[in-house]
Amino acid sequence: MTEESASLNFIEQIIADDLEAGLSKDKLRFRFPPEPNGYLHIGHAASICLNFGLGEKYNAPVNLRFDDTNPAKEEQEYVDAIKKDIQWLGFKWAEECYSSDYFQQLYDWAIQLIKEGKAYVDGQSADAMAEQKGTPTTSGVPGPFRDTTVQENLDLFERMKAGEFEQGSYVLRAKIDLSSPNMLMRDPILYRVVKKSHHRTGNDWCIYPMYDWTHGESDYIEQISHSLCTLEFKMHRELYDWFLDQIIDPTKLRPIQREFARRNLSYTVMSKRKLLELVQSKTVSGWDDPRMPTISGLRRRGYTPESIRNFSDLSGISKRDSVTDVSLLEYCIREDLNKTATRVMAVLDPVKLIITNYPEGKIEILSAENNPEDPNSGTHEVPFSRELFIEREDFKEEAGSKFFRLTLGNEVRLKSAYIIKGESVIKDDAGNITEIHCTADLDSRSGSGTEASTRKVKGTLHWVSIQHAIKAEVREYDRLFLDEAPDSHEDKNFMDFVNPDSLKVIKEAYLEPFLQLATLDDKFQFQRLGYFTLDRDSTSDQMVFNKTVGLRDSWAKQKPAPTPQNNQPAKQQNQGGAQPQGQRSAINEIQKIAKKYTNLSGDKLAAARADILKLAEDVNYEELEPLFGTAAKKVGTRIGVMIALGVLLNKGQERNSEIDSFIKIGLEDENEQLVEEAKKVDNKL
RNA sequence: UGGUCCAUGGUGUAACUGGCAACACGUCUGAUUUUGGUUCAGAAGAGUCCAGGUUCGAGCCCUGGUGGACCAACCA
Repeated sequence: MTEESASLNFIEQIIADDLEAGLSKDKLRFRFPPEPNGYLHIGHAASICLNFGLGEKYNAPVNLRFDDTNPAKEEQEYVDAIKKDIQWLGFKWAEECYSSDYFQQLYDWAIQLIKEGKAYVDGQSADAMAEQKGTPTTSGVPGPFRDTTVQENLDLFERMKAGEFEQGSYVLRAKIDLSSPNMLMRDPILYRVVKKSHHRTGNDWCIYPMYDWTHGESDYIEQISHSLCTLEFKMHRELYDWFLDQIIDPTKLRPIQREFARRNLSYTVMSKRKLLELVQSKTVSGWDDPRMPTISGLRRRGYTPESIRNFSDLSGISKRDSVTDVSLLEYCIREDLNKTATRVMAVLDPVKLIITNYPEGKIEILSAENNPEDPNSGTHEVPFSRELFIEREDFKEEAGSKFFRLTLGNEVRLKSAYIIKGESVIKDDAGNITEIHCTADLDSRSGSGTEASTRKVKGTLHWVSIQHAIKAEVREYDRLFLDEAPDSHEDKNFMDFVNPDSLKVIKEAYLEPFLQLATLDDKFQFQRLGYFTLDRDSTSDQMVFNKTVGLRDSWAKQKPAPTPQNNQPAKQQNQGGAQPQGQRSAINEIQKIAKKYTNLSGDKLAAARADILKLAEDVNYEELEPLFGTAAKKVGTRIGVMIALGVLLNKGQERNSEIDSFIKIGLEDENEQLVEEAKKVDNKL
């Protein structure tokens, strides 16, 4: 890893500034704080890589902290899975912490707040409290419990803790500001009653602290210098700071919270709730279904830790909502696997190929390169015989010159073996090809050193010897959703976009026998097909392979209608830019062209002018007039407007004083082009 | 409607205290190739949401718009 100091992301910039301002480098400390209520996904990977990456960069400790303050949702299973995923990604945490470790401290601080009159027990219903909180535009009103005495509050809180009250009956609230524009400051809840066993503290507690009360204080306890979280917590910062203010010892480090945008991936969903829904509805087989964007799903799919870390690096960190295209993720895994995956041959959709001039019963053991990218990777043996399987797609009786594969009368090479020529086919009654007969150039065996062995033929096919092949199941995956951003549609549920064909199971694929030795972590490239890995569903008599990702396929692009219609550009309306790209209005288009008008010359200039003339047909005066006021220095725009104005006048637009003065200013401008256009327009009348 | 944040090629990010917009993916050529993979060489594609302003000079600063995200859970 070459550490580039050239450009820092904004978080690194903040840290650099803090260091500059006097923060000692050995005070730096970070944390990754998941709630153990689900599995980690690729979005978390961004946060993990950010925090642990910072730790590596500054040689600072990074804690793993389970934010386990809600026993209703959290489970040990998730704790274990999260730890496994982080380790798998290759990161080591300094300390394994739990918010629940701080329950007593948090409780003591709460008592302190009550004593200082900054917190009170509220016995209103949730609805009543919401009501009383007001709305963003109207301020809240004090509830009946707000001015209870300290003594009474102490007593009530004690009884809450003792389990005297039912769930939902009483809460502890901070007394802050009921008219704050930030709703979170309108007396937020610190504690609620939850009568549920906690995965770590069991039944020790029946009151549990809320996120806001817990998070900042936990950061403080652990002396985290930079508490990084996603954008939706931005509003919480004010409260985070308020809580810290109440308990902080000024001689100790004060954590700061900073927010970055969460990472979204196209064609999938990323919230735990939605992933859970996919699992519970059995749309997928589980959290680690290879189609899931979870770390465990990606792992099972065949992704490597390196590829995911690299993906995080390439994606970057910023404060804007965005959707990263899956193609970047796919690039990352291909790049990694290309260098490391062992090359093998497998036929997924077999058709029988008989080499008629090859002796029956003869078997040759050929040698195949393990990885052409790695000269030290060696070779492995692959048996060859008279009867082979090749991919059905790799043969056509006749085809155009762009088809580099086997046809009748054409030669191709069988990878690592012989050059063959298609001779004839045998079909069944329905007309399906059942056998392809061919002849081999028996001098052309790969690596034999003969002249024929180095002959160039256009195509190379993968194959497998029928009598030696092992049968296996292969699972191919497509994107889980048909829409680029399935959860960005207000009117539709994300489940409506589930791709019904995201899983394709091939029950009988044929693999070269070398694959018998495959183990769970091995990565293979099935040559010409893609990268595959053994699935944990494999048994001793049935291997199961997952397709991680296909090879880049520039041939598929040439085919007429290769994929169904799932690559329709389903442009969504929410992201980024102001105007939807496809449907710029004519006037906007003109402005765009005109902007660089003065930089153009010759043909380009003429073309630009013609474009403007054409676009102007669709512009009405109301759209154009505001542009008369365009700044004098923006000559291009004014020229464009002038040209468009000419068109409008031609179409019968009445001249008025606005138009007159616009033309007059144009005539007097120092830019010749503008003067020219102004003259043309002026002379039209 | 109140508040906060954001806005740079198709996508994701850069551009240090203002100096004629860079990188990666994707796309398209061509070469090499016993994987239509890889590798190599090259190309197209934005004038930085809009409009004013400050400045010799603005993606960076100011003003006003527009668009989007987030906030009113006893979730985190």
